[in-house]
Order: sequence, then C-alpha cells, then structure tokens
Amino acid sequence: MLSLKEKLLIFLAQSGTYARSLSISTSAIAHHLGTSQQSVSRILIQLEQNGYIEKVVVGKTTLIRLTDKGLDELRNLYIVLKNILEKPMEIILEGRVFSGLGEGFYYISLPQYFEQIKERVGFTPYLGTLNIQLLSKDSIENRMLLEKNADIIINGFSNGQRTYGSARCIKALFNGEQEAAIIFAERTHYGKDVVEVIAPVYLRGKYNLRDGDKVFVKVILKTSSHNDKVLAAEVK
Amino acid sequence: MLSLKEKLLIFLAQSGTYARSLSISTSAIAHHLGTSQQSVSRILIQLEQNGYIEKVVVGKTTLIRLTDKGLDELRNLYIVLKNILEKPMEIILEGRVFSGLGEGFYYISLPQYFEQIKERVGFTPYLGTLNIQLLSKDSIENRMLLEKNADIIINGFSNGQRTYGSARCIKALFNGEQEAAIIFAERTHYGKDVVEVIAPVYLRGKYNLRDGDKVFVKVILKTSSHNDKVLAAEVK
DNA sequence: ATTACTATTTCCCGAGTAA
DNA sequence: TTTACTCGGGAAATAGTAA
Repeated sequence: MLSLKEKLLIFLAQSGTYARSLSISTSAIAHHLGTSQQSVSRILIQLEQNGYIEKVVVGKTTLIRLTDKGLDELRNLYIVLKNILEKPMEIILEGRVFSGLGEGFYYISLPQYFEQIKERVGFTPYLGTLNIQLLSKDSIENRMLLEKNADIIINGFSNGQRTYGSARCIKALFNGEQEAAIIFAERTHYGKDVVEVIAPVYLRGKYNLRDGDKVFVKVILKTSSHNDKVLAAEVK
Repeated sequence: MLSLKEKLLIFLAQSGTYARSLSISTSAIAHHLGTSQQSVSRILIQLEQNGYIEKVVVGKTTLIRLTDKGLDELRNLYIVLKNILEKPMEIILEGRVFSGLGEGFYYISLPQYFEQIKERVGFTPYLGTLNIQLLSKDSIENRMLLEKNADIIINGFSNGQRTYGSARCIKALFNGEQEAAIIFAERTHYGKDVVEVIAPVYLRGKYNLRDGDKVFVKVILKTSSHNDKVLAAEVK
C-alpha cells in the first residue's frame, strides 16, 4: 500500500534516525522492508537528493539521519490523518416512524430497566420507544457502527419467572435537537434496519408524528479510533 | 510523495466519505489530486476490488463511500506515525569540558538573573556555568534543535549603566542523571558548537571534571510536533 | 456530460555486477 | 563485506476513445 519511499522514511524515523545518525546497511533495511538492496540504495539516493535524509560515508559504513524536512514530511501526513481521524464524527440515521406492538412500553416500564436507564443514560425515559424503519443503505450500515459504539450498558436480569436480556444505549439527538438515546436490545425481533429510540419526552406528541413520517437521529462519535476505551480513560 | 492510492483514500476520508456515500466524478477527484481522470478511475476500481471503498451507480452519478477496511488502512498508518511522532524524544549533546573566562559566575551571580533562574528553572543554581565544546555534527545540530525548544525564558534587564540580554533555558540531565539546565544566552561570544550548563550543584566538583573530559547532557523533548505551545498548554 | 477500455509511454523494481 | 551502477521486465500513468 505505502510506497517504498514512505516505508523507508517511516523505518528511519522508527529507528530513531532523527537527532542522531545511524549506521545501517542497505541490505539490512531491505530485509526489514521486504524489498531488494538495490531498491533501498536507489531510494536512499533519491531521499538525499530531495533533502529528506543526510548520508555520510565514514570508512566502511554509511551513517544516515533524517533531516528536519524528512521528519516534516511524516509530520504533515500525521497532521492530515489526525484531522480526519480525531475529528468527532456526525452519524445520521434516517428513517420512517412505525408502530410496534407496545413492547417498548412494557420493557421500559419494568423498574429494573427503568432505573438503570434513568441512572446511566441520564434522563427519566418516557415509557415507550419510538421505532424507526431505516431507509438507506448508509443508515443501515451506520446503525451497525453505532451498535458497536453504544457503550451505555443496561444489564439484563431475572425475576424468577423469566430472564430479561441486556441492552446497549448511545446518546443521540432526535431530529437533530431533542435529547434522546438509541437503545439496542440484545433480544429483539427487529432486524438490522430498525432502531428504537427513547427520550425524556413523548416524541410522537412533541413532533406530532404518525406512522410513515420521516425522522432522523444524530449521534456524535467522539473519535473513530479503535482504542476508544484508552482515549476515554485519558479524558478523565 | 504519497502514492495515488493513499492520496485517494485520504481525499475520500477528508470529504467525509465515511458513514455516508458521496457523489463525486472521477475528473473532479483527478483535479483535486493533480492527476488524470483515467488514473482515478483505475484506482477506484482497484480500491473497490480490495474492499477499501464501495461504489454504487445511481443513474448518472456514482456514489462512493469508504468502507471500514478503507478507514482502517488510514488508521493503521495514523497509529504508526503517532507512535513515532508523539513519543518523547531523547536528545543527547556530547562534548568536552573547557574553561571560560569566568563570565558564567559573573552573570549567574547577578540577582536579576539568579532569581529568575531560581523561580523558572526550578532550582537554586550553582554560581557558574559549565562550558561544553560539542564534538559531533549530530550534537551541534541537536543543539540547534534544543535552542528552538528551550522554552524557559530568562528576561534581560537594564541597570542604568548597561543592558543585559535575555536567555532561554531547557531542563536537562547532566551525564544522564544530574538535574541541570542548558542555558542559551542571547548574547554570547561562543559559537553554535558550545553549550553552557547550569545546575544546582558544582558539576566540576561532583564529577571531578578537568578541561577536556568528555561529558554529555540529555534532554527529553515531550513531542516533536510543531504545535508545541498548544500541547504544552494542554499539559497544564 | 460521465466511466472505463486499449495502447503507449514513463517509471519503478530487482537481477547482475562493478568498484 | 559494502554501495550503486546498468538494464530488462513489468507495473503504473496517461492519451485517445468508446459507450
């Protein structure tokens, strides 16, 4: 994927070849990068001509060091990627309201769920869920992305008669403004093209919604990095 | 520098072509990247074959979106660069001790300098500086790097009779262990191949140093990023 | 307009080898 | 041992053009 030039610059930077010269043979580098000695030699010459590295021949060995310009090249790329990847991402799910069978009311009403939602999601939920049938392929794929990132855990429980599954929530803005959360139930009879939304208000009432009306939920993902947990831990 | 594939992936990511499809023509992309429409077309096909992007033809326009795999490709590169560039850097200056003309003692003894050093550098300086004649080209280049990064400012002043120049310090470890600081005087008659070190102890005594003895100072640079000020501000 | 094919050129990689 | 040259094969970029 990366060109040999970049691989080589990265290898040199990784080897600490900045702020100090290092003696490495072209064949050793070639072995590390999985390429030929000749290519390394050729590219080192090019990098030197472009001012990315400095080479000094000292007796038998050649000392190499990255220049400021060479490190800047990597820094620039880093900054570009940082701006892309560390930027909070707006995820929008778009779809149409539809009626369920009242299970939303039933489950949210259970005190074991209700109290957990109140405490962990941060609002007192209206007793019911709004079902949204997703419209586009994008929204359906984004639903999967959000499910992965839903980090508010609602634990399942058992009341002796039966067990109740767990769920995962993520805070969202209904129609881009109203505080809400998407709730992904562990056990659901809906498919991947449906999301259920909870909110501290009666959404159908506030927005005068009828089945078939178009709505959307917006979620801000803080970072797209894999190590979300690490980053979250650093935040405080 | 970057291969067209990477440029294209980055361009797509920058355009927000993740989490949503976007309609862009190959010639528009080509224009942005400074390449030909044919190349963009070819590479889009390759990226799709490799699973980095998805293309859907909708009527006249083609919708493009980055896949998870595509974004992962950028994330991996980002992580590699982050590990290189965000890692604290150890800078070592190596050289030989030599005697000055006692100006070190004179200047450090001036209460205006002495108090600033005590407060800003964080130790009560021994009344004198240790002069080090740098030996290698690396050390001399590193001296310039450190001078750029020396962010402890000692202000100049005037006592009516004459003016005294400002200086910049950076904390260092003398011989890798002893708390010290390098002081870069605004007005110095030494060249770029000399550094002056201050410390809370008499270094010549502690290390039994005579002129010509080899010593080194180590400085840990927190990051090699350009925006040192921003980062320093975040540190607290 | 668009995308993507084919043909041509240009560039890159690496084997062989000299110094 | 090194590094770096030449050169042949092949990949990548583009011009021309079809659909």
